[in-house]
Amino acid sequence: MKIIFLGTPEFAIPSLEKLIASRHEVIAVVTQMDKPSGRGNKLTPSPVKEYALKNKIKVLQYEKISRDGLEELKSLQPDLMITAAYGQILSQAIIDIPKFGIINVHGSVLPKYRGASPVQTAVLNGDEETGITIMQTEAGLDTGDILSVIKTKIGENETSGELMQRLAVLGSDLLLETLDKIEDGTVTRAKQQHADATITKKINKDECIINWNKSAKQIKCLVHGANPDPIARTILNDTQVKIFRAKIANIETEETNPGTIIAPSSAKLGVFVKCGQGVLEIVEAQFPGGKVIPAKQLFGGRKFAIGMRFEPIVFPSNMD
RNA sequence: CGCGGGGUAGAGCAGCUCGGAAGCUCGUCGGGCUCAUAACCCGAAGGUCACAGGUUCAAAUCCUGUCCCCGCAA
Repeated sequence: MKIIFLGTPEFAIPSLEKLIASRHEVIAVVTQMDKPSGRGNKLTPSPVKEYALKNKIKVLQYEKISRDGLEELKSLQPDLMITAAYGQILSQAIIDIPKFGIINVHGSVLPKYRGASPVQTAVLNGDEETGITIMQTEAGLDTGDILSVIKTKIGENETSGELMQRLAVLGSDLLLETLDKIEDGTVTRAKQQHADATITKKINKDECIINWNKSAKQIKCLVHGANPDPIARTILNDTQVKIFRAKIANIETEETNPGTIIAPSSAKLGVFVKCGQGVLEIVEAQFPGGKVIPAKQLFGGRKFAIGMRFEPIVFPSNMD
């Protein structure tokens, strides 16, 4: 089949990679515009764009695809279009272009977690299982018929980034299988149970500030769910500390103030913090200007010390 | 030229304001204590102080340039 692939971040790469390697023909890749980002606000191409260029695939970028891309996409006469975290809503006119319509690779088991951040939300909520759904795109937000699904367990200490990478690979295999079925007409289509649908929105930074009054488990989920972006953070002596990884520590303490760094028996064992309920071990952390490092090394560096206390609650968004 | 912090032993940091012997915590190695230990005690190894110039009797420290890393904002 002649396929146009629409995607933007890393998540889309495995699917694009397998499509290129397959018997199908990727005639063009559509991705979001290069955006100024990072230090110096340099114009940065999306991961998908870089990958496509490396593989000599035509790259198309539209400010608004439904407005600017219609004629060009039509002229390419694709049999099918595939989206994987593209990042723009597609109009019916776009959906009508390919003979087989558009199919989408989505990072959850629909109808659960429609929308922008299905993977992060699954980790954030401490779900045990999630997956990938391949669906037929409709005009609504992730509302189309389900073509295929694959499920996977979420690891105890798996971050959003790691899970996303895993799902991207699982999704790419499922995508190829699904394409075969579309071609030979054996694909099945199941309506979504719209009543069970939930919508996810992007996680904002304020939600990522750790409230140490919460339980160790809740905080662990926040830390992993917010990794690699936007990253959970807390305040220590007026300095923002990013927490990249954490584990639930199965230890007792007499300390009662949430946010306090405690010593179970030796500082060398790690950085343990009393939470509203239970104790959390900080595994990886980062101070401004520094790199991400194993938290226990921050003891020697005079950053952490037994008895220090993280600000238990900070809500900048609620401060006047 | 968006704003800012930083590069000192294997790791994390102090020292720089006000130039004048290279320090701290951890790790590593050796020894001791101990039923034992991740605990404690003693000792040792390990550094072109990012790079290149400049000022000076003397530079990690002051000045200039270069490279690299990171935080914020978008």
